[in-house]
Amino acid sequence: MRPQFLYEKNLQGVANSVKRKQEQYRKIVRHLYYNGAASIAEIVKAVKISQPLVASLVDDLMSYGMLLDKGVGESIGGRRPNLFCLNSEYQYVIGVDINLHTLNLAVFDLSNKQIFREEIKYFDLENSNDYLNSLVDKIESMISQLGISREKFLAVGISIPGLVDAKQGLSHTHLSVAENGLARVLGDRLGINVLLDNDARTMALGEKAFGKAIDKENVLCLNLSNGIGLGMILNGELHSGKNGFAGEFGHILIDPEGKLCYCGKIGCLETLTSGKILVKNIREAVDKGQPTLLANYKKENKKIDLRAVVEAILQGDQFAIDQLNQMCEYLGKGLVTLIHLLNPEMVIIGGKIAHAGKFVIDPVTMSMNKYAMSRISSETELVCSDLLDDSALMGTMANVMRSVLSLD
Amino acid sequence: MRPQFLYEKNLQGVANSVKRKQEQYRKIVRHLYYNGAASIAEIVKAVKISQPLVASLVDDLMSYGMLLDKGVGESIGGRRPNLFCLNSEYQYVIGVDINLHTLNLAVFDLSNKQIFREEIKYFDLENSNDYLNSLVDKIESMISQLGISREKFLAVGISIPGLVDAKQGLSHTHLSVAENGLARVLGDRLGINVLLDNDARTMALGEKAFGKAIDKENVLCLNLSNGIGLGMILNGELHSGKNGFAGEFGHILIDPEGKLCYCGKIGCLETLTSGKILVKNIREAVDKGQPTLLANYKKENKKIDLRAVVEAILQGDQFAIDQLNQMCEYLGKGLVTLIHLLNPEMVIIGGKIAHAGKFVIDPVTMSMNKYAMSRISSETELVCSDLLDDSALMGTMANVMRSVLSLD
DNA sequence: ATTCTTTTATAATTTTTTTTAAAAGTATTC
DNA sequence: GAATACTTTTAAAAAAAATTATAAAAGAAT
Repeated sequence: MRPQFLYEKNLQGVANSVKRKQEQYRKIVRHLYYNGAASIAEIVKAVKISQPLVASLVDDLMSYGMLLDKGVGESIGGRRPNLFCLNSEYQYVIGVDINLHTLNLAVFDLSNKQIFREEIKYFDLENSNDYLNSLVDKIESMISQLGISREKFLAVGISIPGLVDAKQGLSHTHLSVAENGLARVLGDRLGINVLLDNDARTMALGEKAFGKAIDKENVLCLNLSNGIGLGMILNGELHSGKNGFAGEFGHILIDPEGKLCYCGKIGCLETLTSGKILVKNIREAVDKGQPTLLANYKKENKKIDLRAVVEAILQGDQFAIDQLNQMCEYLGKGLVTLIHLLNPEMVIIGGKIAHAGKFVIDPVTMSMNKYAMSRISSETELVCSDLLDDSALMGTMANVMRSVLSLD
Repeated sequence: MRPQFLYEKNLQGVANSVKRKQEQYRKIVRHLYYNGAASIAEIVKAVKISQPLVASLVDDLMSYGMLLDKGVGESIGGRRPNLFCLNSEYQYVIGVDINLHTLNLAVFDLSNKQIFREEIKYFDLENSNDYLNSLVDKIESMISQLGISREKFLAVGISIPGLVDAKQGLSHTHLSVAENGLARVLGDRLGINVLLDNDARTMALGEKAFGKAIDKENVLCLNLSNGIGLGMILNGELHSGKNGFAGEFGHILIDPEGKLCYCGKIGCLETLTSGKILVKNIREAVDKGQPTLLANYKKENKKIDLRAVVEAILQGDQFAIDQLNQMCEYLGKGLVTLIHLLNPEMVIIGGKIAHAGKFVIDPVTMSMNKYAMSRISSETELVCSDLLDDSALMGTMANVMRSVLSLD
């Protein structure tokens, strides 16, 4: 059987029996992917297929090389079970995390291990065929470097900032040079299926699959870097809205008397809270002689960027902390709107600012206490991401596996 | 077979074969309920069960009296199909729409027809056992009046304002005298299963099942009466949040310099837009001698309430229209936040103010044009409800059927 | 009137499950 | 520490369920 069999859904002109068998295989693979090694008995309970049938399906998958016999496991008072697990080298997934100035690449095996990881700095995102070409080149060279045959790659998962229509595989904000849609163009050139989504949503998927949102049903993930992104898990599912435009948290109204936003509106959250503004404010203050650790950066001719600011905060820089606190007041205001509307069980802060840990969590919590109806907000936990810079990349893997292993 | 068989999910100690059969029956009933009469061939396609099996299942359901043979239907170029439909008198659903001052009761048959309907005015909602008793009395007298045996009632669906935890059957804001939870208390006393939800969410379910949200996946339903309620259909499912507190649209921040809200916060949307405020403002203006049709109400010693205001607007009363316009500006601001966050395909305005039709739609549209990013808002249709005062009641029926006929 | 479609019924086959039994342990008792 | 009773897992046989294939029925189109 071709490894791709999992991918082929809604097959037409194929007997129903074949589809049903595929679905059965998928259920088993799905359970092993999400829950790790399991015995026949455990699989039976999980997938609701009878034991003789599960045994025979597992046999099949073993003979295809997709499953491995892990030997006998611990008993709970009887015969020891035979454990089976996914052959993590049976297939691979390519993860591509596109940022404005950096490109992160990874190859995952079926145990979610990164068997390859590369961070390419100064890889500036621009809407040109040159960019597309070098993106493809980078991926191609990674593939040939690994020496894994193309058929072994289940899909390429891509995370990209801006407006994205995941269903159609379109990136509206960036790389619109890809005429037939970014997903299709890249897919055609690489000869591998491509799955696209917005960075904040990909992060949310990463958190749901591998981070703090595991087993949670209603979780909001903030991507706090230079801008503000929002990915939402609602009723256990990623919410993208009609066109994939959901999550424009940065452009909700916070201050009607505020500043003009680049989007044309007045008083958007992003005019008050964002990494960009934080850096800008601090740079201006440094120029005016504000005492802060970051002043040294300037003296040493190092760039004051968001990373530097967070570093200073972690070193206890009073001024930078104060600046962050001010932003968090506004951010909290915005979050309260979200919480009132969506009643999530958890809010996860990710992105570069998440490195600041309690220095973000505490002031945002304070702001929420002030502005939120406590009956609602007390049900919501506010935390920083564990995955941090890896969450989007991990999310691409989660997105691919979610898509491939989805039932129905 | 007992009619209640559809209701019994997650049965324990029952053979898998029985559960599977139940699921098959449910699929067929579900299709017939949602799509009306169908031939065996149509059912086969819809439920993905083979034709001989569907035929035998339909036979079974006919023998139980749940399905009726509707005779032959139109042909599309071959033998005419035998059509089957639900026996609409096989079971009934009781709908209860609790409002602050009015109680709406209905009994639905399986074709969604209201075979009984009663509007009880001046039935003021208060947190007392007296209220509970008279509620039960009203329902009981309706049942006995109809002369339908209790077993024939599939469930009671209830719509109630305020914070509701539908999963647990709890009403937090109103009727907290019901100690074990409103749903259980009423269920025990009536001897019929009770399904509870918040009024705005029930309306959303009504719109999704019977109104303008049919076939839409992401729809927001506003309940504009004295307060502001919000029910959300996201990814095709009702969104309730972790505790059922989602939808507190009235308490999102709109004006940081604004007035104190009764919730303790400053500048909530409800301090700027709500039927209550509208009426209050108009009353004050009338007292000050403002020329308006509503001034006559006062002279005639009639009460100026929301209904009167809407009537005046529909008669073209310039002042009332102007007051509504002002509110709609704020409402539009709030809606923009929703649209930016959730990217819905439609926003439906319901509640008493929905009777104003274009007098609400037009100013809100204008406000949205002003405050929203057009790329996103242009994907969202803004309409008034068709169901109007019936939407919550219809929603209770939809809620019951959704729950009973849900797969898995 | 004949051919073609579509629907329904029946028979044959396949798939899946239930049942039963065997295998391989653990826990307990003497 | 061996013997026995009890559990859990797996395998095989028997039974049931569901599907596919086929045929018949009923009407439409030509």
